[in-house]
Amino acid sequence: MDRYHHGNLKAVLLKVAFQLVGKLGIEGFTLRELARRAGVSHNAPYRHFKSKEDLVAALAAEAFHQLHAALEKAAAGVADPKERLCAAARTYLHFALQNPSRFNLMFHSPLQWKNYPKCAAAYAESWNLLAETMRECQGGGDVETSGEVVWSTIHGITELGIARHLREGKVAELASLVDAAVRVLLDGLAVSTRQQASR
Amino acid sequence: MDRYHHGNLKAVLLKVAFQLVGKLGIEGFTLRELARRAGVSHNAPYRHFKSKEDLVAALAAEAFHQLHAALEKAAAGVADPKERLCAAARTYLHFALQNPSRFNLMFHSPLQWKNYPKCAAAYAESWNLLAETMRECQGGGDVETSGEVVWSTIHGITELGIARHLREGKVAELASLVDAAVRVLLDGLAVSTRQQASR
DNA sequence: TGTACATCAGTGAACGCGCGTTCACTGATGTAC
DNA sequence: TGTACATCAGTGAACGCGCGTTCACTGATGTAC
Repeated sequence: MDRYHHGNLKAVLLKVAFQLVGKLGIEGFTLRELARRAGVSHNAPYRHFKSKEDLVAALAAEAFHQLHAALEKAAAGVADPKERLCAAARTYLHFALQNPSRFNLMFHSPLQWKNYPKCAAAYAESWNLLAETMRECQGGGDVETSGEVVWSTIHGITELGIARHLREGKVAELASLVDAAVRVLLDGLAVSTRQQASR
Repeated sequence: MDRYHHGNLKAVLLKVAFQLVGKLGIEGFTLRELARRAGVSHNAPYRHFKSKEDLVAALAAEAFHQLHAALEKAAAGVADPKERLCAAARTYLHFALQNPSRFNLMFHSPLQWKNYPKCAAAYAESWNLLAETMRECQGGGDVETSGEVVWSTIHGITELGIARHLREGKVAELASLVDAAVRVLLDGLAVSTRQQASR
């Protein structure tokens, strides 16, 4: 592991960078400290990432993949689509609260996504999962707007929860708020569907 | 204005700081650049704020007051509470999109609110306005949870909109998403109320 | 199997930068008598 | 009304800091013959 040619440095850098962002926050994160912790000269990372921004983008993309994996795992065992939606929503919340810096990486890094299509693609994975679940909940039909509303609500609770502006940031209370929100949303969407049907 | 004793510096600093945060974002904002733009030595701000953080906190509190004022103004002329809620929600969105850095100041500055009770108090102003409107929408009853859900939804749309993760960040489209969301939420909440009544 | 050589993946020194904050100061203002 | 003096609100120099990035380099690895 202390070879000159490390062989593994890129992966190690990403792993350590996650820890570091978790510890210092995204604004406190520096390349030089990363190199230090990875036990490597401050220049070595440049072999693997062309700039700091580039590394942060890779981190964000990785974070989105992790989110998607967590959502899939949570949804896997649940047959009823509404329950599945709830489970996914709670997972979203927990994922964020468990490591807020990772969440900030995804949603509050100063990156332009259009410069980093991998981030956009990784985001889309999770969106598709949500859209699919919504489709099942509603028995088909348009899922664009309703999906956006649901995502926004979960996201909003999560953001405000992380910032401790909601229920003092307590996980259990926020989770039950998520449950309540999903229930209200599904009820409300059912009303819209009914109205459209009877029109 | 170019007197040695400025007489007005504190107010000028806050005003220029707003512009500067708008231009550079909260992470690009520096005391020294602020002083430069205010036409004053880099040390003068220390007469009025004991540290950079202190100034940022004052900025955040001011931003919350502005939000509250905007919400009150929007709500003022609208008699129907549901319409009033919609108007306030759209105002929240516009307020944020019009100057995202100001919004970041409020919700993504690294401040601990407990150290700055003025921020918390200024936040509460807007919350109370929302709670009151919700109370009218629901005809009384518990407004805690439903208010939190509504706030979170609006907030989530706003966050994702600013980040351009929703409808490419287009104002008009986001506004109509806000409308749709409020409608769904009110429908859903009505269902809950009905169920409780018939229990 | 041995060897020449290209390429890869590290190193360490250096550059230029601007920041937040502290210090000792000075000019302007307000007030007590 | 005049004056001595405290206080207020600025100034400019300096400190210490760590950053991202570039440069010229060197040690390790893989490959063609």
